[in-house]
Amino acid sequence: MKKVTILDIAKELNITFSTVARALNDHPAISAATKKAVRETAERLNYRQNKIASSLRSGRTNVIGVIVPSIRVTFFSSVVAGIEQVMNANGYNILLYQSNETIGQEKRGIETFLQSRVDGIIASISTETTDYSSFHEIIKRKTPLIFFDRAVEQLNVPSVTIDDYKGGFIATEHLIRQGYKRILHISSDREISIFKERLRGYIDALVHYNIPVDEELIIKGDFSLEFGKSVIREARENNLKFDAVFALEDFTAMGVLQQLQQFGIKIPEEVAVIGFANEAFGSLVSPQLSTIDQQTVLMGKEVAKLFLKLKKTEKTEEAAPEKIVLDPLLIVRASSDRSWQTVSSSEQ
Amino acid sequence: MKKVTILDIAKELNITFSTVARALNDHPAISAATKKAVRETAERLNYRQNKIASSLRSGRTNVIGVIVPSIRVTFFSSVVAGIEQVMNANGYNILLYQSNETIGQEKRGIETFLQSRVDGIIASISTETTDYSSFHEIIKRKTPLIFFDRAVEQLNVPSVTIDDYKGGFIATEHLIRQGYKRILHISSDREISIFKERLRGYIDALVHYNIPVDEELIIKGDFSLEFGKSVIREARENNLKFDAVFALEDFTAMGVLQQLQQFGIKIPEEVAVIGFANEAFGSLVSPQLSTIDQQTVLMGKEVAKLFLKLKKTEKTEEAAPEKIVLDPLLIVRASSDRSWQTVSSSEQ
DNA sequence: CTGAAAGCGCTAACAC
DNA sequence: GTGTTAGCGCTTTCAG
Repeated sequence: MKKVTILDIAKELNITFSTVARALNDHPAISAATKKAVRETAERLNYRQNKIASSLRSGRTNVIGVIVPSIRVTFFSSVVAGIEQVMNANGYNILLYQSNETIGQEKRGIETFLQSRVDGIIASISTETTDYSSFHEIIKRKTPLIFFDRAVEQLNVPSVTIDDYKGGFIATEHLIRQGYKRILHISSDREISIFKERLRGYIDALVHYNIPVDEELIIKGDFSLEFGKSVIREARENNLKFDAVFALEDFTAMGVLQQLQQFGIKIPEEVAVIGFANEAFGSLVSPQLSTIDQQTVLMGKEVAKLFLKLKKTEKTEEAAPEKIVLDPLLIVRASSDRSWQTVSSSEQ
Repeated sequence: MKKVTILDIAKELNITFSTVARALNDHPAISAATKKAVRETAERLNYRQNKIASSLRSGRTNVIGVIVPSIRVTFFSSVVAGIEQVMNANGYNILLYQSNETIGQEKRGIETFLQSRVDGIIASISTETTDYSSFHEIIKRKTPLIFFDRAVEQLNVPSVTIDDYKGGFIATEHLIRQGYKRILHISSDREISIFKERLRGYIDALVHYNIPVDEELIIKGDFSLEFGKSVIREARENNLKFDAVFALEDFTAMGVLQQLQQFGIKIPEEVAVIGFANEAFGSLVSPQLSTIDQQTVLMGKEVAKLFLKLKKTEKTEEAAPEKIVLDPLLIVRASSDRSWQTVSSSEQ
């Protein structure tokens, strides 16, 4: 079985291969009869277009590179799922790369994308990245670039993010409205803007509701389930008083939950807990964990749509890059809702 | 900034472009001096190889297509992560496609892969697939194909799977050794071999330990958290007696757990529960859920390694296809371990 | 060690 | 409506 090309089809029908090419691409200037004949013999010979050749000639690959820290993280796999779905429905394919949060792999990934002449790059940068040279390179080569979630402000690139400030605000506001007043916030000591934004939202919500901001109640560290636990242990040792905890992400919140339970503290009667990210386990633990949903799949779809939109208006470029900011969603569950037990046990 | 090719480098150095190509590819018959000069000007001109052109000429793309039902499912994203990691370290890139469990998208994905002239395809087939024509097409075109997890026996293709029979066996055996005798098994009514294998393991374990197999204790349905709950409700209505539950996967097991707790049944004192898949939530719920780990990332890495191995021995093909079967791991947690409370609260 | 030359399979501008 | 022609940028014989 040798490879069959448009030339083989042409010979078979005694027409030129360019007519075949046009017929296959549904060119308007080809008669219906020829198109039919071409399609039939293509089918019969089991012809399959060679996208490589087509790409080389046309300069378009219909492939877009997606680089994320790790596809194992629920957040990223969801977004990638959304991107893939929409891009795919529009004739694009996804070249996937994981940076594993290292700048080295990130650079290598971008390098490969560039060499593969992808029609665009969608990225969420690694936490390690402070040198943006490879991103500058992308821009210089006029390859469309879009960031999601972890965007780089100074690069002036279109992006889709979620409003972390608002997320921090509504999480805190919810706790306040439930009557909690001494709200502990667990944040990160790393220079990551999304966490700083959540913290800012927390503070502003307190200010807005005339609740004093107590520096003692803001604890920073490396987020993890373990860290969540240790925060509660130390708070108890230091006799720190609080009636609610807003953790920067769900695993940390989970640690808080577990440690509080271990101490026999009632949730949410004595202390309320809310996390961030809407991890799958939140609705399965007991009490169910309140959280902030980041609309991951929607984010992926929005990224893809933004890309397609930019493609269309490529000519009129150089306007200010579009930055889409999605609304975070408050998910109230038992861990922060005093009325939960009596009201509902179903969910979304 | 126009695109720079090897011709530009050649002109710059007054040599032919074929010498440049060889230098760039580290051809042995090129002097160190020329290589150095070429590399320097390549760098200076900001040259970047065009993989498309290279692929067209050489017939190799260094891209492999990976098709999975959905990247949102932890199992698949983990395996893909493993595949990507190893393939990447070996100079391959991953073209990703989701079938969404439909045969239509699966076919379209494979079609695209073939058109893109991928160097190989790694697949886990959709549950809907009963017509294997597109897979036959892959084989006919001599594109290397490897299955993982959901393999198709009759296709006689290399694969990496996990020993589901053994998984079912050790899960059941564990319960038996803990002293449970009336073990309910929740299985699927779909024709999916992995679930049938788990069931077979369950039965054989009972037989092996001289425990009667009671058909009443084998319940089939569409797996989900809800289904797990309903099984327990119906069992109670029918006054079915059992002291342990082995569910075909973790979400169903979780439903079982929740419903048992709602009925005030003590776990694991009165009824033990074990699931399958080692979903992330298992160690976070209370009581923690015992389960069977499927070594997902390892599976991905093994798939990639198998692919690389097949590439190397391509000449000596046509032997029986290699089928790697990974061992499932028993993860004992509180939901099935009567000694748990006193022994440990840490995990893996 | 380097050059010359052919072509991978297709697209697209230009003819007629 | 269809044919002619010229490449896209590279790899890879075959020479020398």
